[in-house]
Amino acid sequence: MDAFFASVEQASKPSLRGKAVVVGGLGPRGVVATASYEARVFGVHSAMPMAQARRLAPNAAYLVPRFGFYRAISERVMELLRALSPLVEPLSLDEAFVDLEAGGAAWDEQSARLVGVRLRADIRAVTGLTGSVGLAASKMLAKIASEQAKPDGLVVIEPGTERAMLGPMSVRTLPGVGPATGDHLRRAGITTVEEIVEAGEDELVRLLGKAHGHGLYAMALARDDRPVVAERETKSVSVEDTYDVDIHDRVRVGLEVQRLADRCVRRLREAGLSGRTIVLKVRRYDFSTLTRSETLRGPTDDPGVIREAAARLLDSVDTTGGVRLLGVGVSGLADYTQEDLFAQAAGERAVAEGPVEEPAVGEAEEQPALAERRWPAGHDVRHAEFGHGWVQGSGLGRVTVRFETPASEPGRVRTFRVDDPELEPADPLPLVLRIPEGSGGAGSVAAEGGGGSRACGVSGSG
DNA sequence: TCTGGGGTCCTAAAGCAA
DNA sequence: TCTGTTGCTTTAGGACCC
Repeated sequence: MDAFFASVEQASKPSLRGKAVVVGGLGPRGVVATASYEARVFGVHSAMPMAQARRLAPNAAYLVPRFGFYRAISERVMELLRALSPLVEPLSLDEAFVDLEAGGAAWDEQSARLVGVRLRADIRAVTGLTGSVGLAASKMLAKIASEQAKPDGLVVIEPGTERAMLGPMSVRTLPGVGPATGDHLRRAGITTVEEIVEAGEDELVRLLGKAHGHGLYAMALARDDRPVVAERETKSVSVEDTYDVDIHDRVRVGLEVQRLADRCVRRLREAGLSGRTIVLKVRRYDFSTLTRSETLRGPTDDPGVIREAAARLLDSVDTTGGVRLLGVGVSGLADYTQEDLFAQAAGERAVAEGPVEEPAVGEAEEQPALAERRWPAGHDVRHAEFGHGWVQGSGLGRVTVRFETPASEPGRVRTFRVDDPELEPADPLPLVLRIPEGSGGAGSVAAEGGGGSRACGVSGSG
C-alpha cells in the first residue's frame, strides 16, 4: 500500500487530500511513521524525528496513528490476497508476499500481469486506496519491483533480465543492507550490486561474516529461493515506552518496569502464550541501550513471576543519569506454562476444582485522562449538533474539530471546550460506501503449476 | 525539543558437558 | 589425570525491517 497510514487519513479526511500529511508520535520524542507523498516533497520521511519534520514542513497536518483502523483495512486487503493463493506472507500491515504459482492464480508472465492488474483494481474498490504490485520470480525481486512500482503502479521483472537490472543499483537496494552494512561495504570500495559480484563470495564472507556474506552474495546474483511462508510463529513478545522526559527517580523506574511487565503479560495471554526468557531493556539518557535477560526453568505467563524477574534484572543496571526508555519482553515462547504441567500432573490425581480466575493484569488504572490524551489529533469524534468529525488539535482546554466524512466535501472547523458534553469520541467511518459484490473473484483463476516459483509483492510504506 | 515500537536474525563470548 | 575439541545453552549486543 502506498504511504499507507497517511493515505488512510487522507481518504477519511477530505480536507487533507492533496496535502502534506505526517503520521507518527506527536510527543517531544516522536518519530514519523508515514509521510504522504506531498510531505515527502519537503524531505520528510519515515523514521525521521518529528521535530525535524515540523521544521521541514511546518504546514503539514500532524496526526497520531490509528492502528486499529489500519489493521481493519489491512485485513480486507489480506483477504484479497488470500483469494489468490493460500501462501500469503504478511510483512507488516501494508505489505505482503503472495506465491501466485502455489495458488494456481498465475503460471506465466501474462497471467501474472493480469492478476496484478485485477488485484490493484480490487484493492482500490474495496479500500478506496492505492496499492503497488511487484511481480518477479523471487521475494527479493518482487520486493524491488514493488518499490519501483510505487506509488500506484505495477512492475514486472522478466526472467533473464534480473542480473542486468541489479548490477548498477546501490547495495542498499538489497534486503538486509542497512546503514551499517552499507558503510562497511563502501569502505571496502563496494557501492553497487555488480561490485559485490566482482568482489567475490570469499571477500563478502570475510567482510560481513558467514551468514550475511553468503546471503548477500547470492542476492547480488539474483539468487533467492526463500519460500513464501504463510504462518510464522511468534518468537517473542515485548512492550516498551519512551518517556517524554528522562526518568531519574529510581523508585519511579521500578514502578514503570512493573507496569511494562504487566502490559507484556497481557499481550502474552491475549496470544495464548507463555515464555521462559524475560528481557529487560533500558535506554539511558545518552541513548546507549542495554538489555539484561534471565531464563527461567520453564515457560510462564504469571504476572508475579515476570514482574519479579524484571525487577531482579533492573537491580543489575545502573540508571544514574536517567533513562529515556524502558522495555520488558518475553521470548522462548510456548503455548503452555510450567504451571500447566504441574496442574496436569495434579489433575491426574484430583478432579479440577474449576478454573482459577487470575486477577486481570494491571487494568483499572486507565490514566485519569489528560484532556489532550482524550482528544488525539486525527481521531474521530461525534458532536450532538454538528455530527461526525475529527480532532484537528487540542490544548489549553480546547479541542478543535473539523466536521467532515470520507464521502463529504471538505468540512468546517469549530472549537469546543475539552469537556463539552456534546462531544464524544467516535469510531472511524468506512472509506468506501459500497463493497462491490464478488470483487476479487476469489479462487476464480484456475491453472496448473508452471515453471519457476513466482512471488508477488504488494508493497508500500516507504 | 534528536533519534518510536514491534519484531527478526546473527554473532560472539562464556559456561558447561561429553 | 590433564588437555584439547566440540557442541549446546545462555547472555548481550547489533543490524535490519516496516
